[in-house]
Amino acid sequence: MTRVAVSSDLLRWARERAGLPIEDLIGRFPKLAAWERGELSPTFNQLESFAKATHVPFGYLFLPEPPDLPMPIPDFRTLGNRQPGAVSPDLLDTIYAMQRRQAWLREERLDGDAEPLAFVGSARLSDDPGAVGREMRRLLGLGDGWTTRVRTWQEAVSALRAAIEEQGIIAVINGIVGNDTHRRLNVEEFRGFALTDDLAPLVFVNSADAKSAQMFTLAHELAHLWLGAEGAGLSGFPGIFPDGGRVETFCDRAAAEFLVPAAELRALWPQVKRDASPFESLASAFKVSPIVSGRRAMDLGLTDRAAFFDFYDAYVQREKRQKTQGVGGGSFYNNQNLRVGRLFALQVMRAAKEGRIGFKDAYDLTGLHGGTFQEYASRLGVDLP
DNA sequence: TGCTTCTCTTCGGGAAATGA
DNA sequence: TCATTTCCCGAAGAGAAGCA
Repeated sequence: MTRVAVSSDLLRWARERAGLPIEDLIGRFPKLAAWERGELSPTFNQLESFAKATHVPFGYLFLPEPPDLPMPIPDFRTLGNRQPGAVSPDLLDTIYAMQRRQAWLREERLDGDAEPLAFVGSARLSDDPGAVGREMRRLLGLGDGWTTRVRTWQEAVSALRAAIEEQGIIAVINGIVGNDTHRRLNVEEFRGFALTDDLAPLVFVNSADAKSAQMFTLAHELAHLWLGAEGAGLSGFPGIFPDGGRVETFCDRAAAEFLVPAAELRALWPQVKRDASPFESLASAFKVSPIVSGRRAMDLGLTDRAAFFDFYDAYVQREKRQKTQGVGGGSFYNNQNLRVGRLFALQVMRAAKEGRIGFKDAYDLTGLHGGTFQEYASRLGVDLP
């Protein structure tokens, strides 16, 4: 059998980049230690399997030395204002997949003589973020009190996502890489990102996060699209302790006004301020995290800092305790409306049906194959040949 | 002996339905 | 209203059989 001469440094780099200790791979690759010491070379098939296991493009393993992979986009929201260090393969693969979708949709819309979306890049950092938040709300057609008319956070996220798609924005909410349930996206690493483009803007939200937090991330990423190129270039920030730079602070403020308008909050405050947990009452009404509603109440001078930070500390501790509890179940095809994006999936399926795109490309863009792709198309009302 | 290929099983994601 | 269960898939892993 043919063995492949591969740099032991590259093998070690691939394994460490995937965050896998050698013990985790030794079962599948018993000679891995010898490969990394340069005492033995893997076969072609073994190297292919190794690339798959470490989520490294196969060709990278033939480079003379480990590549320096730059972050493909500058903005992404992280937890706790942490600056991103080494970027995980899961995040990188997610960004690359979203960039492929965006590039395809941009070409598709260019071919269809689509007009650029006027709201992309319509705001400036010198603008009032509150006014931008109100404009975002107006364009999406979300009237006063819309969140009180939906029952759950789940419905609120779905309604917001649908309103975003109506404006021609690809909105993807996913907690894993594609449909690979073995590759969960780490919310400690990022909460979401925006890919600005005036023909095919895209927002991505990490659904491993709490529903209430997803609402804020959606709104935050939306604000990035409003800033356009001016909003790119800085790292993400969760919005509680604002030192994440001008752009992040701007987007957080616009998102806060978008989700919790000052006028509505002031009107509601007298009714909830004597509740056992007023921030939770506000959160339930506006379908945002209690942290966001509490912070908003503090910024508007409705409550003092001590009350907010007491609540914040207790809430964070409670979230940590509850984090391990999860529920299973679900419907695969319903999930695709979030993972692929209903609007995007429909466009790809129509393009495949009309022969403007090959089925292989359609499979690649949606992450679905063969019968699964056909079944999802059928459920969306597209009859494929 | 070491490796490849194939088949079968297990895992785990989440919206919606159902039950308490 | 909240908790639990259902459904369906792709990916990964284990094991068996065969090959060099």
